[in-house]
Amino acid sequence: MTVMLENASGAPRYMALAEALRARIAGGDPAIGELLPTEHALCETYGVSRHTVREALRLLAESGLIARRRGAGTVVVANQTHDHFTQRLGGVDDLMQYARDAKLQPRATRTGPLDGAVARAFGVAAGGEYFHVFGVRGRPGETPIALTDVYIRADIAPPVETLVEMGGSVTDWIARERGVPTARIEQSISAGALTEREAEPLNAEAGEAALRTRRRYYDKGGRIIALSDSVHPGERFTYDMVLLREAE
Amino acid sequence: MTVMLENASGAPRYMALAEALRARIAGGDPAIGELLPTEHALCETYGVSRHTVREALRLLAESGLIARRRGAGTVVVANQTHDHFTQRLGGVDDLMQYARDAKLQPRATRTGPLDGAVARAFGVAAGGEYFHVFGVRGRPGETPIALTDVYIRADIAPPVETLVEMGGSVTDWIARERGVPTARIEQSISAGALTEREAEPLNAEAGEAALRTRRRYYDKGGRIIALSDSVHPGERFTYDMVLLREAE
DNA sequence: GGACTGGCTTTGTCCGGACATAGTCTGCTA
DNA sequence: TAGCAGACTATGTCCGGACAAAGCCAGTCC
Repeated sequence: MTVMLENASGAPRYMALAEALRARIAGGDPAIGELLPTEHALCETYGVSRHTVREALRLLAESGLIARRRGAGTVVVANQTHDHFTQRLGGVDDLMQYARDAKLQPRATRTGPLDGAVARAFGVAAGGEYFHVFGVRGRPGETPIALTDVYIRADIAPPVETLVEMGGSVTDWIARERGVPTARIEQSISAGALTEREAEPLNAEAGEAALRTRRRYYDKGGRIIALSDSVHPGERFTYDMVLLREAE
Repeated sequence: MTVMLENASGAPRYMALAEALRARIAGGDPAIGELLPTEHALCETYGVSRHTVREALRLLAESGLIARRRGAGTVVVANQTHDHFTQRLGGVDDLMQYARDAKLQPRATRTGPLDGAVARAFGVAAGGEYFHVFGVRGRPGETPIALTDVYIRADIAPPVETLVEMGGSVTDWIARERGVPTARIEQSISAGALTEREAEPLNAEAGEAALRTRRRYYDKGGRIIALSDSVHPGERFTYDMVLLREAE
């Protein structure tokens, strides 16, 4: 039983097929979790070559509608595409785009388990071994832009000397030297007033509005790579981001 | 002249070829802006079929290293891949994840050209016809979470009645009803103190820390779809985002 | 019953070829 | 010299086939 593909707009066959399958999936014919017909079956049904079918399925896979496993078949994993936007980052650590030379200047370091209060603030389990760095960010000699607390998983943390003269970001270093790339970042941004303890090293006044960012970096397996907490006085900083809609 | 592909790790040929080309590009052999050899030439050079070459080039194109134009050839557009992370959003307008029922409640609307001061604040050209909505966000009857100014391009703006009862976001509505999807969002986040004028409708105190977000929505052609400016009292709001590393 | 083996299914990789379509460039013409 | 036509080039689309590798399942053996 061969089904004709709509081809009025002169679209390539593989696109027309992808659209037809997308419509079927949206309609729930192969529901989420169910299998799509095999490539061979689709060839026969729509009267096209396997190459064309694979091209169409590739489009759907890129859209995140289906997942394919050799030997097991093609399963529907989503009903419809949701918008997803991409953010390109030079260095992962610098979600905040500091000037190139606004390095982290460590003021104190310590290695040990995660404090209960700190763990609660980050929403992670206490304990574990972390390399804790407290420091300021900014050009040496000038008024700093931020106060930063970083907790790096001890077994992959860089030595202190390296940290001081590190060019790029800590997570970039870990990806490069330890072979543990960051796969996921969770970031929370909020506004709050500067406390007195924070105001002094920042050369600002207590009560002034400040931007607080808390970030959790995870590896592919969901293990924590690092945690960071920063405070930026409001006037010295804006966080700019560009989000691009993904093709398809 | 046939070049052997390293295949020690048992990787497929097209991946090995992609890696070889990636290395060449990183080394600057075909520099940025220059053309890669044609598919046919690569077939001969590496002794593989055109299908394999195209598969390899597809990988590089997905990584953003090369751009391909039918008839014109394959040009190198980047030296190396930079990390890029994706952010999935249900509704585009809600980069800020409000509760479902925290709708925008318009307080005042007006249509006209963009004011000079407003245009400067957003960093866009003054003039043009915009539908301006000022309102609060929050559950009706409760303390609002934010003050919002939205400027929607007049020719694609929804009618006021629609806006009031709109379920999703404005940009979603524009994408659906006007056929103009958002392709790019630029967002600036900063912290600042609440002014007296802002404090009153928010039921807060002047001087309190607040999160300010300014967003510009663009369509595919770079035309402005909408501009928005919001103020959230710090204690009532945190902006959480999850960034996932893209495959490859 | 549990573990292993082997066969079948299904997607992945790779080859060959053919024509379509868009871009580029040359050379002719007005 | 400016502009157009046509040849040529390079990528896009589409077909056919073949074997490899991974997953699934039933049947067998201990």
